[in-house]
Amino acid sequence: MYFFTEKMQRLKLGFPDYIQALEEERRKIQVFCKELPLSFELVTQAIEACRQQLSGTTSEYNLNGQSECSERTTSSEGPVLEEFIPIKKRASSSPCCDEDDEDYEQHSLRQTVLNENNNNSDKRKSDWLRSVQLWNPDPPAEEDATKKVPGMELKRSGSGGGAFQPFHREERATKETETLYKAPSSTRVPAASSSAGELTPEKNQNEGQRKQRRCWSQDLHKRFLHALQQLGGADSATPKQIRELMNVDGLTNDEVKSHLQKYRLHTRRPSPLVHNNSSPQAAPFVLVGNIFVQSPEYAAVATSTASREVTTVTAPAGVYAPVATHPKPVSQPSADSIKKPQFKKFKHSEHSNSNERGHHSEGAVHSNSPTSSSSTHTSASPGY
DNA sequence: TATCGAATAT
DNA sequence: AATATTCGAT
Repeated sequence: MYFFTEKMQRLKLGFPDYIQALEEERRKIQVFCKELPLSFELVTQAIEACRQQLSGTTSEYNLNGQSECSERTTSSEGPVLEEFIPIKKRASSSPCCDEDDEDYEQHSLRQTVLNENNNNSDKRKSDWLRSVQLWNPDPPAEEDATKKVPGMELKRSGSGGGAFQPFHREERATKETETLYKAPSSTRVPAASSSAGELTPEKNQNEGQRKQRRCWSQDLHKRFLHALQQLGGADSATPKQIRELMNVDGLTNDEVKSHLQKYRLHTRRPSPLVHNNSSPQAAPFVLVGNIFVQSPEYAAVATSTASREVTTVTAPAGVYAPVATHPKPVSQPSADSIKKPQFKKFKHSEHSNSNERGHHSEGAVHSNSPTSSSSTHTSASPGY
């Protein structure tokens, strides 16, 4: 108490004024009652003490109003320190310091309701504090990340908050979760898309934001491979056809195209790593006389798991376990679906260029068993 | 115009 | 490394 008196004198304030000042102080820091519980408590105690000093009786500052945060100050002035410990506990239970950020929304609401007359400083607090990352808004369930809205590729432009999103972008890698990603054409929250996303006139303040990255889960990739197989291989298949066969809601041509491009790259060049001149065998085709033949190594790789005698473990290429390119589609999806027979593009390239893998079908090297190919695509796990 | 595939960009 | 976007060609 002495302490207070001294302060007062220094400030040239009377008890009433000092109390008032303290109360104001308290009001100010109330916003931080969560971060500075002790400070809050201290001021509270001070007020209490002063009041007692002033009136000689126990006062209830609580009556004044906003006291949400750790009210129980009622306990007279005992040794302040003793109070500290309990304070923390209390914090979580009091309305003001409701800890569990679990739900900012609800919290907000609650606040709104509770505050009505109070100055909504509390609300504001949560708002800006949030922006400062002291609290993180409940992270979205991982699954959410996985199954984004189908129709529209929602850009994560959203709001400023997005800036910190990276936190959530966790890697929920792997199978289990992945499974749900696939979209038997419906899994993808079609309803949501139709309602919320898509056409909504206003929304999209997307601006130049980039598309949300399409995550190629294993399932998705499986579908991709399957489609590829049906279309007779990566070379004959075109993005659009693939997309149609995959029948995945929300999947776009561009996405497939991109994936296809990557797939093709992986497929043909396992590891473009500095081929030391010692083993230039990386080339899929070798010039013999005036014709190109598939090089053994490449054949091995091409047929993926079927790496027979040629143990050229040429790579982590296995990653993309190329589906053995079938000369003919296993099953034509539907007449219209495939307008162009898988041989539409004959780049007429007998060139030095090493492309046209599609042709090696006739080659003896080609994986002879269709089963191998299918199994391949099943077992092969994309690097994801 | 719609697609494609390669080249870039992020 | 994995996707997205751009660009030129069909």
